[in-house]
Amino acid sequence: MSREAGRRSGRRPGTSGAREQILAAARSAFADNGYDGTTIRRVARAAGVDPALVHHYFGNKRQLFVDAMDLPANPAEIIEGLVATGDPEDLGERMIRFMLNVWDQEEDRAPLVAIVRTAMSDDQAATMVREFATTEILGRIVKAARGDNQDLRMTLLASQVFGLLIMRYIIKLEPLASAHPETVALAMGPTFQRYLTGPISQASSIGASRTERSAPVERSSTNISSDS
Amino acid sequence: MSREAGRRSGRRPGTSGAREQILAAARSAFADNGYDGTTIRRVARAAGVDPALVHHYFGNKRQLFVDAMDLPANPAEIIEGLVATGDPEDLGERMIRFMLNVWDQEEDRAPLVAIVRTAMSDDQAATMVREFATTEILGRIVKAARGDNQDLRMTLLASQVFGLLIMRYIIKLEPLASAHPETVALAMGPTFQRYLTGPISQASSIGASRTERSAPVERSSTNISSDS
DNA sequence: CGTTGAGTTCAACACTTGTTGAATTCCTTG
DNA sequence: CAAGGAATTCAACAAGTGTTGAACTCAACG
Repeated sequence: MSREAGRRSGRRPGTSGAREQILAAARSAFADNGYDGTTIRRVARAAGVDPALVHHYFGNKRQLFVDAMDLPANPAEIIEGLVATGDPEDLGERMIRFMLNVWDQEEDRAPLVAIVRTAMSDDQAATMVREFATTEILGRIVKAARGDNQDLRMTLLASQVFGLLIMRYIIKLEPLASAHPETVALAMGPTFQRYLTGPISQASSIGASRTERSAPVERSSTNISSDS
Repeated sequence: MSREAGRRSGRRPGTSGAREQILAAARSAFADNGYDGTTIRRVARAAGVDPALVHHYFGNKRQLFVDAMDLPANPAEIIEGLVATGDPEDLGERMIRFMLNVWDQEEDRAPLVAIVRTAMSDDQAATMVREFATTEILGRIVKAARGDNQDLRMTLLASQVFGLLIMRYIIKLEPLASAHPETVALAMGPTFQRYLTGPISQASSIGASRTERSAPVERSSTNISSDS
């Protein structure tokens, strides 16, 4: 990791692998601190090189992010495979097992966490994620599973996927963060499955719940302005 | 909104309400851009005042955030009321209706969105949210509902609450973002209810799913280093 | 061995940020 | 109307940022 750091200038002897070290440091930094929270100077220090070397290889910060986030696999293909494999009644649990299988490996998770963190940072980034998720990922899953209310099912599913991702890997709420993948698959599987193929527009809770119910809390319609 | 902007210096005539305008601009800015993405200069410009006035009133950026985020109600009390009101079999739907009732009002939602955005920005903020959510909010809900696996139920619930919050108000994925509250209550109610009081550790999917299943995807154990 | 080019560092620029102290204008109280 | 204090702005500082160009050192190739 650390060669002699005291050299004044010029090329270091031997094969340094500095480019890969910069990429690894960038992945880690973006995942931990988000895009804005990551400085090129800190990435460079973590990689043991000069900040200018980062620009030498990647041009600018945005390109460093793009190169560091380079996803190993095409999500579209993976989804096609998942959907085509087993019978649709198992798709929910299969999805969970697959996702945890990938994300429980830190080096595979880092790019995704970094992207999610960045997506939450401001409105513009959120829009990019919305469009990508809509067209590239979610549509394929739900289309392959059932017919009615596809769009709503898609977004319900997305909400639980995001919630799982955030709670397990970002907020790290225990015991979910350390739970065995199979525990999660069993606990969340029915939720995924119901969003995919179950009933979602009837009052189908466990006890016999009344369907109509008045709002239990009255809204306070106060406004902030103080101009009387 | 805009008084005469060309005055050179000194106090402006009349009651300006600048302090409230700064707070409103800060809430909006923190909600849209997160903590780091919000600059005091932009808040000041949106409020039509000089940046120094922000420091005059709030001292520093952190305190501006705290004052702007000042929540209108005590979450602990609200939860106690929700839990005590009806029978436990309805708690899931009641929670959803209540949350949407509050968050669908933009001025009530802004502080929460700002806090969530900030919580996602880096690890340190995530830790703060984790501790607050654990001790102040989630524990009370689940404790009042059922006995077994309380901690796991709590985090499962949190994942779906966060997912809903993020998808509806931050990523704004349609049709969930614009769906009628009752639609959401009916669609997500069973999920909430099952996490609260339903079975969560058995293979209880809709079709007869086999309980044990080998991993459907083989892990690629490649590492990043290129040193051959 | 000389040349060329890639790897690497140094030093600096232009910019933005949070923050501060002094100066100016108005309101309020006597 | 005089005085004190609050509201407001101006101008500046120190720190940190992404980025750039020049300089230096090594490896490879003829």
